[in-house]
Order: sequence, then structure tokens, then C-alpha cells
Amino acid sequence: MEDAVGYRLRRAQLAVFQQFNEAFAAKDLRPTDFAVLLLLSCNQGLKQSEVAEALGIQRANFVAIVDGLEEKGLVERRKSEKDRRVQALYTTRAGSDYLKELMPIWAEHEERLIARLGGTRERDQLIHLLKRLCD
Amino acid sequence: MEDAVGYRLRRAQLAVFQQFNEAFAAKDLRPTDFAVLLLLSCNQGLKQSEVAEALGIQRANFVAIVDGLEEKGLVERRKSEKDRRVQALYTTRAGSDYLKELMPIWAEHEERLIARLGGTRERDQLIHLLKRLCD
DNA sequence: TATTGTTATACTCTATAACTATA
DNA sequence: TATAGTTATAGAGTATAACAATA
Repeated sequence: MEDAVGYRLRRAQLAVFQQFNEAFAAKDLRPTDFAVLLLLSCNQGLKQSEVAEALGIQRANFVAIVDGLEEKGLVERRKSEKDRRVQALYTTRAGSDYLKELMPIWAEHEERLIARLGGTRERDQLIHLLKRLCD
Repeated sequence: MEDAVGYRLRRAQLAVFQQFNEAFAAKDLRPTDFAVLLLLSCNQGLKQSEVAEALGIQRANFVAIVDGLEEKGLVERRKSEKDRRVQALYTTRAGSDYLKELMPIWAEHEERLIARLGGTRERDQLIHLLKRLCD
């Protein structure tokens, strides 16, 4: 039981998300919001449904998340010219500025995790194994 | 982003829990229910709050879980003689019989995960790393 | 017909405070 | 006064179906 993969994953995820929330407490930002900003910053113009799928969120539930980020002025929806059905997502200037503030906090958060794991080698191993579970 | 520890943990947990639910679909059993049965089978008489804490569930939310298992006749609450405040939890005969049915399904589930990871060595590595994140 | 985004809705999970009975 | 279990409740998160606009 102690060594059940699912149980261990759940406990680890709980611990890591809690640490994330503590690190970002002053920023009023959920892990998902951060993930959207980070994803868009490297992939401007992704379709709304592409971002949702990339993060494992159903498109119906993703609407409110984008609404929130848009209200905060961090993200912008633009109707695609090629296909008028799709909303292409972009970070605003404010959004990318905000992300620049967040990156050091995130880097520190990841460093703390690496320290717990015992080093970057161990972190890489972990990521590798976690990816295998998702194929 | 692809390699953020928290993101990878979330995706992996989602995938593993989904596979668990598929494996146990015919059994009408959630991961948490199974965890309670398994934990009690090796630790009869644990306090309700001890089981809750062991599973990372708040005692207030754990009440309904025990209610459900008790209604199904799988688990039993007994007031402790030493301390009349505490509910000691035990699996019933039906509960341990049921668990015996579940164990092969669970074993198969874990085997599938081990296959994905590449072997038991990799599984042990993963468990080791996940435990480190929870200290 | 099929797809994208959306709305509405229900269900589960989680978090918090307050109550009770015991200690 | 403190603790174990309980209740109530509000807030997230998640799942599903149906609709409008567009393809």
C-alpha cells in the first residue's frame, strides 16, 4: 500500500501543489493559470481547445479559466481569420511582464523540488518515468 | 513546461487513476475506498482519524467515506473501550472477502504500470523519488 | 454533418467552522 | 481546556449534454 504507484503519485502531487501554492501565495495564481501563461508564452496563438487538451482540461471547463485570465488582462482571445470558429490565445504585454515576475519564483520552487529529490539527475529520472505513465 | 515536476505529476496521476477506474469499473469502487480496505486489512482497529491522515484526507471529509463503506457492509466502526471518543475501524468478513477479489485486479493494474515504466527496478526508483517529495 | 467555443448543470473533492461527547 | 468524530456549507474541480456559429 505504502508503495502503490497511484497512492504515491497522489501524495506527491498533493505535496508539490501545496508547495507551489505557498510559493505563489502572494500572487493569487493557481497552478493552472501559471501553466496557461507559460504555455502561451512559448506558443502564442494556440487554439483554446489545444491549450485545454495540452493541460488535460476539458474545453467546457477551460472557458472559465480563460475568462479569468482575460479579466485580469493577462491573456487575450482573438478570433482566427482562417477559421472563424476558433479562438486563438495570446499573452498580453501585461501577461508576459507578469510571467517575467513569476519565473524566478517558479525557478526557486523547482530548485526546492530538485533539492528534495537529491539532484537534477534524479529530477530528470523522475520526469522520464512520469512521462512513461502518460503514453 | 513539459518538464515541470508539478505538471508531470498531475498528468501522470490523472492517467494512473483513469487506468485504475477502468480496471475497477465493474466493482463500483473508488481509489480511496480501495485504499481504506487495503490499509485496514493490515492494520485492523486503526482510529478513524489515523486512517484519514494516512491517506491525506481531512477527518471531516472522511466521515462520508466510512459511511459508504459501512453501508456496503465492508467496514465496521467500533467505539474504543479505552477512549470512548474514538471510532476504531475494522474490515468486516465481507470486507476482507471482497478485498480478496480485488487483489488480483489491483496486482494486474500495478503490473501494467510496471510494464509502462520499463520494469520493477524503474517502479522502485519512481516510488523512492515520489516519497522524497512528501517529507 | 462535424467542430469550436459556450452555457448549464450535476457531481465529486476539498476546506473551514462549529457542534457533541468524551477526556 | 483539548481531542475525535460529526454536521453543515461553501468553494474548487470535473464530467456531460446541448446549443450557436462556423466549417
